[in-house]
Amino acid sequence: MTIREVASLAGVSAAAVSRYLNGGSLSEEKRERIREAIKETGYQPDSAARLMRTGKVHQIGVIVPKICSDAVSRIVDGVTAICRERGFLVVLCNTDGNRDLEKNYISFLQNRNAAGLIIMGVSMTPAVEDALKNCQVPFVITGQNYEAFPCVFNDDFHAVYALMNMVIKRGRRKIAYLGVSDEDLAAGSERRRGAVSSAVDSGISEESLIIENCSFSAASGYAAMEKVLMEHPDTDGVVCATDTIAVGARAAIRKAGRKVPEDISIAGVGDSWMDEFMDPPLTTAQLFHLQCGKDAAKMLFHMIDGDDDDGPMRQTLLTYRIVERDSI
Amino acid sequence: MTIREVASLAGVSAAAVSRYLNGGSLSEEKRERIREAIKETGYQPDSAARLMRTGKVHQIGVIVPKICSDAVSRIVDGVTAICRERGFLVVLCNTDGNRDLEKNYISFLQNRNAAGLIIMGVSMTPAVEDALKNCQVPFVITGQNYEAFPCVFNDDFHAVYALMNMVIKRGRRKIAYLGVSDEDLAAGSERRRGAVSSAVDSGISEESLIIENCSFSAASGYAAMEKVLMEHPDTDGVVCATDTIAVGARAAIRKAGRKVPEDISIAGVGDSWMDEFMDPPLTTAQLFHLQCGKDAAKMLFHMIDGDDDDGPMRQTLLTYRIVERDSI
DNA sequence: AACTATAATGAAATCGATTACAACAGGGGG
DNA sequence: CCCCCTGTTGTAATCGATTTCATTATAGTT
Repeated sequence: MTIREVASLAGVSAAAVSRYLNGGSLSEEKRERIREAIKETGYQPDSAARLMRTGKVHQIGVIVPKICSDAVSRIVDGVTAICRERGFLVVLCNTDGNRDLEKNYISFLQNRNAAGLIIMGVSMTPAVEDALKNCQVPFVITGQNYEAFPCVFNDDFHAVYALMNMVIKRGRRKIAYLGVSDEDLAAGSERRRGAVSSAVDSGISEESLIIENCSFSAASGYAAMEKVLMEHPDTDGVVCATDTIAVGARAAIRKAGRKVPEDISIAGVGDSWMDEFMDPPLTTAQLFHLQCGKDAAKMLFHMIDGDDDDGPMRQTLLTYRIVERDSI
Repeated sequence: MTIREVASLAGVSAAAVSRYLNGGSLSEEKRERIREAIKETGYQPDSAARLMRTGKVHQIGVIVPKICSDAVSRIVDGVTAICRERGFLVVLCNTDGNRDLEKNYISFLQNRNAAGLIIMGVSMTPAVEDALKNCQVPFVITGQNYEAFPCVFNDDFHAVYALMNMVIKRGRRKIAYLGVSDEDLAAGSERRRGAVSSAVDSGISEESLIIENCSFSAASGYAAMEKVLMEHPDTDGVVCATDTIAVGARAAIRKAGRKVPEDISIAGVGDSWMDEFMDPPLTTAQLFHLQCGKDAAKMLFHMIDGDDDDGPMRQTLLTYRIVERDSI
C-alpha cells in the first residue's frame, strides 16, 4: 500500500495525501476523501521512505553495559515511558561490558538508526571519549558525571556520606565499606569517597576504615564480607556500595553467627525492592532510577527538538532519600 | 558521505562500490581502490537508503509487558546476545501491561521497523490474536505455549508439580499455593494446575489445598501469606509461583514467628540470584531464561532467513531444574 | 579463426515518501 | 478592470543505495 495507491483511490495526487498526513493547505472536501481512503486501506506511510526523505529517525538508542540489573532496568523503564509518549522506538544495545562494542554502537547508531543516544555506565576510555566528541547526534549520559557532556546522575557522594554518618551515629567505630572498582566513577569512586569523607569527618582515620572491593554481585559481597570478618573480627558496621552487595554481606554475617543490628550494622544503596523483606529490613539510600531515565529522555528530546536555544549544556543532579529501616 | 562520492574518489561508478560492499564481480584493482577510498572517508552506507531499496530491516522488535523483572530482563539478555552476533538491532517495546499497546506495537513494527518480533507475556485477547494472524513478519512467543504459534516456553506444570511433591514428601499436608492470575497462561494457569495435580496425586484433596492469588510483587506475596496464616494457622508448607512472591511470603512467615523449615517449608520458581542468600536459602525450580531468549532469537532468525523450508511450526519446550536448598 | 560463455563495468531505473515549484482560482483593494 | 495576495493543487525532483540491463573485454573451445 503506497501513498500513490491511496491517492488514486481518493482521486487526488500523492502530494495531497502527504499534505493530509503532514499538515498543509488542503480543501475540506479532499481531506474527507483522503480520510476515507486511508481508513479503507489501512494505509500506514512507509517509515523507511519517510526517513530517507526527511532524515528524521523516530528512534533513540540506549546503550547499557548489562540488562539484568535493577538499576539499569529501572532507568530503561523510564526512558521507554517517555519515548512511548513521543512515538519514538527504543533501540536497546547491550555491550555486556565490552568497551569496543560501546564505541561501535555509538558510531553505528548515528548512521540513521537513532535520533539521539542515552548511554549508561559509560567507561570513558580515550576511544569512547573520541567517539562521543565526534558524535553527530545528541546524547545524554546517565549515572555518571562528566563535566564535558550532558548527563543525569545521582548524588553518590552524599548518599554514602549520609549512610555512613548514620552508622557512626549508632556508635559504630570499626566500619567496613564494601565498594566497587574506581573504574566506575559513580558507584565506585564517588561512593567510596563519600564513605571515606564521612569517616574522616567523624574522627575515624582513613586507615582504620576497612575497604574491600567487590563486583556488582551478591556473591562477591558475601566473599568480601567473609574476608572482612576473618581479618577484622571486631567489625561492627558495614556500608555497601549497592543493595545487591549488601544482600551477600548480610548472608555472610549470618553465617558468621553475628546479629544484625545488635552486633553489626549494615546499609546499602539503591532501594531495591527486596530491601524491606530482608531480615532485618535493610537501611538504604534510595536512588530514583526511574526518574533518572525519564529525565535523561526528556533532556535528550529537548536537544533533538533544538528547544535548547543552544543553551548551556545541562547537568542534572538527582536527589537521594535515606530510607531508615532496622538494619543499623 | 554518499556512495557516489566514494565512487568518484575511487574513480569508479557507484555500482562498483555497491558491488564491493555486497559482493559482485569486480576486478582486484578496483576492489583495492575502493577499499582505500572507504578507509579514507570512513564511509558507512546509509541504512535508510539501503532499507528503502532492499526492504531488509536489520532490526527485530521485542515486546515485553514490563522491563523491571528478573525473568524478562534475562530473556531480553539472551535475545540481545544473538542479535548482536547477527548484526541486528533490538527494538525494545514496553507495553506496561497495556493490551492496546501490544496490538499497536505489533502492527507498527511490521511497517519496515522490524524483520521479526519476539513477544513475551502476550495476553491473547481476540484483538491481539487477530493482529498476530495478520502479521506480515515472522514472530516467536516466549514463556507461553500457544498451539497455533511458534513459541519457546517453560515446563511450568511439571516444575511446580515437582516442587510440590518435594514439599509433600517432607511430610507437609496443609499446603498453600501462592499463585498469579490465570490470565497469565504460564505462570498463572499452568503452575497452579501443577500444584493441584501434585496435591491430588498425593492424596491431598483439591479443597484442602489453600490457593491465594498474588500479583508479581513481593509485597503481594507478603499480604497473601499473612492472610493464609491468619485463616489457616496450621499451614505447614507453601509453594510460590515466583521467587519474588516467595521473598514476600518468607518475610510474612518470619513476622508471624514461625520457623523455616522447621514449622513451614517454602519453595519458589525461577532461581533468582538472591535465592541462595535468603535465610534459609530458597529451594526453587530453576528456569533457563537466558536460554529461552537465545532459543527464541535463533528460531526467529531461522524464520527470517527462510531456512525453515516452510517446515513445521516449532514449539520449543525448555527444561527446568530443581535446586534444593534448605527452605523445605 | 570463429564462436561462445563468462567476467567486468557503468548508465539508468527503482524503492516510497516529501517538498520545491509552478499554475491557477478566487477575493479584496485601488 | 487590473493587480496582488493567499490558498489549493499537481508535476517532477529528490533522498542514497541496489540492481537490471546492455555493453565491452577476456578466456576458453572447436
